[in-house]
Amino acid sequence: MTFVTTAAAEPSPSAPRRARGEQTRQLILETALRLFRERGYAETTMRAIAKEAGVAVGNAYYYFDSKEHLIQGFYDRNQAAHRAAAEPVLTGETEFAARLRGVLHAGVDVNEPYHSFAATFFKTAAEPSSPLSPFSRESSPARDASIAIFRDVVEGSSAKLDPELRKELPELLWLGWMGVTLFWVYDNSPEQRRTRRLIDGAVPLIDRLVALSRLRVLRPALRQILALIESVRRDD
Amino acid sequence: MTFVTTAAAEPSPSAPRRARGEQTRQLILETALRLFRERGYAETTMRAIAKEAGVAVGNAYYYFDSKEHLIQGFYDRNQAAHRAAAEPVLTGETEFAARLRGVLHAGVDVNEPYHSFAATFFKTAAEPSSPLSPFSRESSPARDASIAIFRDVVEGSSAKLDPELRKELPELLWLGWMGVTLFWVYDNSPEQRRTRRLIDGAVPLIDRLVALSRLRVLRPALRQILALIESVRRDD
DNA sequence: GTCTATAGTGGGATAGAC
DNA sequence: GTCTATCCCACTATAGAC
Repeated sequence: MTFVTTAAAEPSPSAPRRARGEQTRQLILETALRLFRERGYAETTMRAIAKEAGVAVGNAYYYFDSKEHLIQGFYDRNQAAHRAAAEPVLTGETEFAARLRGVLHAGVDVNEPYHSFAATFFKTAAEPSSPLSPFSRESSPARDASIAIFRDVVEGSSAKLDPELRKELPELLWLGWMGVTLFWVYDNSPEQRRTRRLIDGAVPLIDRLVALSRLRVLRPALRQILALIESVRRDD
Repeated sequence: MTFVTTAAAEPSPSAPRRARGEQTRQLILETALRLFRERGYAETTMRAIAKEAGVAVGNAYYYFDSKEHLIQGFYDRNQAAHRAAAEPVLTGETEFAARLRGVLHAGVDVNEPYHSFAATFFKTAAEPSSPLSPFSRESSPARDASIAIFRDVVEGSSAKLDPELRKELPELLWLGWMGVTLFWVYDNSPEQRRTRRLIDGAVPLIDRLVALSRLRVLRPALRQILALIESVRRDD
């Protein structure tokens, strides 16, 4: 048994706290992602990453619990890049369909250079118990940030829609985006054109559906769908 | 360079051809699946499988290219079990919704005992390049057999629907079934009740949508959806 | 707290003898 | 078809330097 102090608030204002460690961490991550792109995920060994970064293998494991954990860094970075790429359309467009379409294409744009890489490591993200799963607790910051983009799509748009649907829509659109991403991972057409066509074809349909949600005759159907979502969400 | 003869048609009628090899193969597969269930996929080593089956590791690799290839046997078996479990509803029911609902629940019933096992090996099936991917060439026999079940759902039903939709529907329903399976893998509610609720909630919606497909006013929308499917299918 | 070096474990996969 | 021996790699352990 050892005596453990809770970390006292570090008052020293001038010292660059943890600058060194953060730098090493970054170096390892950058090196890993570069090698993943150049050689693929499976073909890149931890030895190679450490050697290329000029650190010891143990040091890489000091910062990243496992090879898979290096991918979390990739997520975070891509998430930020998606937000940035979506910014122009989110500030410039007001129509719902145009906003959604722009955001989805921006997402694909950002992912594009990593397509072959993504396909090889996708398997690790797919495992339900993996911290890399988009539904995992560990991924929730990135997930929330991603859902926020779609909330922005809805709230900044001129579309008038059913208030309850409006509440659910961001998460539904994010789920759709996950579906598009899944499709994209499996899409081996040149430049993933099929994914682009999927987006261009699906957005008008969604737009039409969302617009129809306000019709009184369709209210029962909409209620039925929302009830389904609600019942499926319940965790028992 | 070695001289290779194409396998001549073995005329010997009485000899039990390949009986020995087939037996060993079966032994290894059964042992592997048993251990997977008992200990989980990742925790079961090839060494352990070989030892338990009483063969050398190299011998296991003689019959199965990799550990993942052992799972293909699991698929084939489950596929057959799904067909069998669906049989009663396919012969007894004539309403579309009831047939679809019955087939989906039968599928979940069949998978149920393997839920935790499925979650652990799901990752390997998720990789697009994996032969275990439901979209891979190697899986096409099992996939075709599965689609055939849904073709049966449609063709044996009393539902009247748009002829073009009728042609596409089996594959769409199979895709939906893949979605349900995906949901099921991630579903950790007790006894996977959320998946059951998803089925019970989604089937009436699909039924309603399919019925609506015959309305003349909705023809343009239906055409739009079918065109989207067509354009997404195109491989360029 | 950050980092190195080294030696090891264990598991997927393979080579080549028989 | 079957085996034994071996390779490679993710990952761990450890002991210690700064």
